[in-house]
Amino acid sequence: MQTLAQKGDVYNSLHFFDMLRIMPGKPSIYDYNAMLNCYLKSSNVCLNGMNLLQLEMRRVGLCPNVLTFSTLLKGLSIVGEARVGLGVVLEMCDYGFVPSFSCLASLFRRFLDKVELGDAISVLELMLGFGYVPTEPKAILLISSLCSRGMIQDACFVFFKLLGKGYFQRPYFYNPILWSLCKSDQIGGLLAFFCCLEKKGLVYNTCSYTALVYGLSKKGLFREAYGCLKIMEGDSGCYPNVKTYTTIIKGLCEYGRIKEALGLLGKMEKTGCDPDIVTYNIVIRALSNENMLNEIYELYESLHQKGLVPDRYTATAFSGLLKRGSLGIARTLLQDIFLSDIDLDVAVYNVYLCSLCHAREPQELSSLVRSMIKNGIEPNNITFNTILKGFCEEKTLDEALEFFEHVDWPGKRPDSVSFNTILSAACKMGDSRMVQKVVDLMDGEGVKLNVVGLTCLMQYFCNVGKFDDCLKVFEHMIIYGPLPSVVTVNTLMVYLCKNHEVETAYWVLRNLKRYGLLPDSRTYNILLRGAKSERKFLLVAELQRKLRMGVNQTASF
DNA sequence: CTAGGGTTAG
Repeated sequence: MQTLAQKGDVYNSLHFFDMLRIMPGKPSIYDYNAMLNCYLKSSNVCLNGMNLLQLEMRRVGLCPNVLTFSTLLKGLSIVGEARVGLGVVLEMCDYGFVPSFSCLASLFRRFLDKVELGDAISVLELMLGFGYVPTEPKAILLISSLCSRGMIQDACFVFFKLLGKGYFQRPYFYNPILWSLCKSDQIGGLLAFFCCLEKKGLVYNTCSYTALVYGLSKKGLFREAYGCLKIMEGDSGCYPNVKTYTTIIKGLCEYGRIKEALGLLGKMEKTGCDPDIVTYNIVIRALSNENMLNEIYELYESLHQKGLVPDRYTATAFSGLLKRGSLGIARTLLQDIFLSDIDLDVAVYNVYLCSLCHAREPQELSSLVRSMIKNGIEPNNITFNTILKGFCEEKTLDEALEFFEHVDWPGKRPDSVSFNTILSAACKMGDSRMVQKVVDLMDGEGVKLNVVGLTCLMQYFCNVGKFDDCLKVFEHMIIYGPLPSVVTVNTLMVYLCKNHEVETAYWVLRNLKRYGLLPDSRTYNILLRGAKSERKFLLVAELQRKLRMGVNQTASF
């Protein structure tokens, strides 16, 4: 019987097992355990075999002992059936046996490796119930995996569970939670969590404070962010570092407060916290978007003087210059990086391709794509969407469509940006035939028009004078979705102003909040222009007042 | 062992 089991022949082994029943008291649980043990030595052990054995054990009415369970768990671990293993552990507990630390720890590890986090939490709870403590790296891994998958609630649950047992009070455990709360825009949750840590007397480190600075900057709450910086610079023992300053500089750039960002950059240099290439790249990107050439030159110079070397992110930081028409400068700077020996990647090539498109050199596009492939860099959908855009601007839309339909899309299929690129071109040109073609194409591919595509259509209807249809699209979006974006709203505003309906536009503006929409400064400026040209001075004054107050007064937390 | 950066469409 054991020989057969060892060979993996469960079926025939069980046959002999059954034959033992002619002897009193046989087969016993010891025979069963021995057979199971032999089976695990077989080279073709599998879940099915173990299932068969278990069924047989139940059929002949054997009551498992602790060895039965541990052998079974060993087998399940061999075949990698962690979830079945968890079931066996639970059954084992029902029988009153205590699973060993190593058995639970190994299950825990397995679930972490397979990113089956719910099961990992179940195992952790079992472990804590038996007084077992997971290793520190694995506990951190669980919390950070939960966070990176957006399961912040579960991460908190795990953290407080461990904290309640008196384990793991160091920042490495809760910093991932702080950061993911910030990244998912839960500033209220962040502050609540901070208060909670404070009450429990836990000690932060610089990374924890930086999370707070990040969350506040992201919301535009710079006064509060500076306050946090002050506390850090005081006697917190967590002096701000390059990452802290860079975080706030990034926030300032995103809110268009570039002067302030430059000021902070200067402060870093003065206080001996030297900015690194990441800091510079962020500022260069913001300057590029504003086409602030002199400042870019200055920064570019000073980073070289500091011995810093531009990298792939520096190259992509120049992309704003392309949009703002500083083509020659952008190409010089890009070429400078292209000819250096830094590692390039697909994003850098894509920006370079974009510069070729703007330079109206479509014949060079394919040779650049060939050279990127030769250098081992795979083009992605962005690569081809960039080329498609170039075609739309340079050639006829039929030729662009030809490219669209015959190119071997890297993502196996064009994405919504691909469709919108060509749809947008057709809409701008008022090319009804092409608009219809693209809409049909999307229909055939089962791709729904998204907010960008629908905004294009609104523009199209305005272009061809079908104003009612433009409004209908907007209404449709309000009622059925997708929710219009601020660009959609601005498109509508432009249309209303063009149509001498500034008062209506203002009415829409005041009602935006009811639909969950927010205007931006461009919305106000569009209206302001419209009101001025219609000589509606009361409205002009009103709009100017609102602009001065700040368009959307930052909600306080 | 936790933290800061980029490219396509409206």
